Amino acid sequence: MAVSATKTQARSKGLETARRVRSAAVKRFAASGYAAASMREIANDVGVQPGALYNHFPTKQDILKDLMLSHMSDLLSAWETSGLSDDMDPLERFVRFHIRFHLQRADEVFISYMELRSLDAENFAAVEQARRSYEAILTQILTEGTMAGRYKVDNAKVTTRAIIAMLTGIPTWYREGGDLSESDIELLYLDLVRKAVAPTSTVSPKGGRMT
Amino acid sequence: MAVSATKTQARSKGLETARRVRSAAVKRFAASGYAAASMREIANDVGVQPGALYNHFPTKQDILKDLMLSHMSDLLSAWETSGLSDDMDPLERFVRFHIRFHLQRADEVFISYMELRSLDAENFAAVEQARRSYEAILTQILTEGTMAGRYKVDNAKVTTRAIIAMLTGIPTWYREGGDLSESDIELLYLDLVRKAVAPTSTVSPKGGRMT
DNA sequence: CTTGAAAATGAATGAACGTTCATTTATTTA
DNA sequence: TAAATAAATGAACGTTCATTCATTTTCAAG
Repeated sequence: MAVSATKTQARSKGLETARRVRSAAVKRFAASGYAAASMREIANDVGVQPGALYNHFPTKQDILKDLMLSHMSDLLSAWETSGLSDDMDPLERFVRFHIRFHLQRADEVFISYMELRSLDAENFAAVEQARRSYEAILTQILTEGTMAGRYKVDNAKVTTRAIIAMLTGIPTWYREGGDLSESDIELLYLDLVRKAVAPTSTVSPKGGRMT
Repeated sequence: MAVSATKTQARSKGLETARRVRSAAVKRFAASGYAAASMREIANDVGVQPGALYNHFPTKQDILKDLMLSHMSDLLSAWETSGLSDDMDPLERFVRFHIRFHLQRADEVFISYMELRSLDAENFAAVEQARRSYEAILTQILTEGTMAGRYKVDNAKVTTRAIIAMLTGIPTWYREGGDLSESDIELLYLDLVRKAVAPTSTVSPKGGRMT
């Protein structure tokens, strides 16, 4: 508010260091966990003394809060501006978007799932709210699609969690350069999700073989 | 081997304490994470001085190793002796078993997924091997079922991970006493999984709306 | 060129950590 | 009952932790 444009612009060196602190913290938190990663390690990665970190973040907890809140906010705004074509089936659009975003930011995703318990009550609530907003997107897609007869889901909220858990598990095992490309993954999971919520009756005859 | 029956039986007090150490550690590790949980907290929960813990476990790491390895071993042997009827569809049997086991032992499951990175390289390898054994069960079910025409999966290994990730996510949000019973959950997820791997063609018309 | 704030230093603080240990208490074996 | 062993105590160990702070360096603005 009171900060002039010239002043904000002038502090370029400090902003650059803050950026590197965030980047080092992401790597350390993802690799060792918030509690096991030390400010000394982060400072060392940045190439600075431990005390210098406190010119950019008031506490270690604030670094975590910054990482997680901006990750969730990035996720939500990335969905808004997702480049995936508008006439694509909404479910396909969501699945492809989710997989791409989560494979691109594996470390941040990992932290956001593992370090919820390391957050202050207040910061936790903020992250949880963002997460609910994201889930609501898929829930709405499923609900509207079911009413339109394109899908059939018994419980849209549970199905949302099931699908998101399934998709979010990918970065835990997927590695670039394996036998599956990112595009292969998208197709495989898209097929699973599409079938899981398909309206076609696939009820198995109780106890019998389905030949 | 060389330990006589009377001797093993006689050390009842110490074994009981070790049991309570494990139980306290499970709760603390699940609630705060391995790194953030202290030996002093665990000792306090047990009602003993910190040093006494070292009569039962050589190090903190050994407690984690004990918890995770015995959890994986419990999981595998529980599957072997699962009480679910033999003529049930194998996939249904697996899904029901997995949900029941993981809801019963939410804390241990949580630790086994979150604290892999806190394990020594050696202990990590042992847990990973057990996990692969468990995944192999579902992969075989999917592969055999596909050959028999009961299911249709493109990639049994990826589908295995997708299904297990989906199911293992349940304990993160499911709470007893909510509007859904454990049995409701089983049915909902069973339906999703069955449809996802169903042989019936559910291919969506490319690019068009499905009204 | 001077000034002043931002940024980094280097050393220090007190608290908490996992673990050790000499000793005491409790329990089992002989 | 005496000897032996297990279990627990209570205090201490050295180390590491997040954080603070007086001081120095850096560098754009006037």
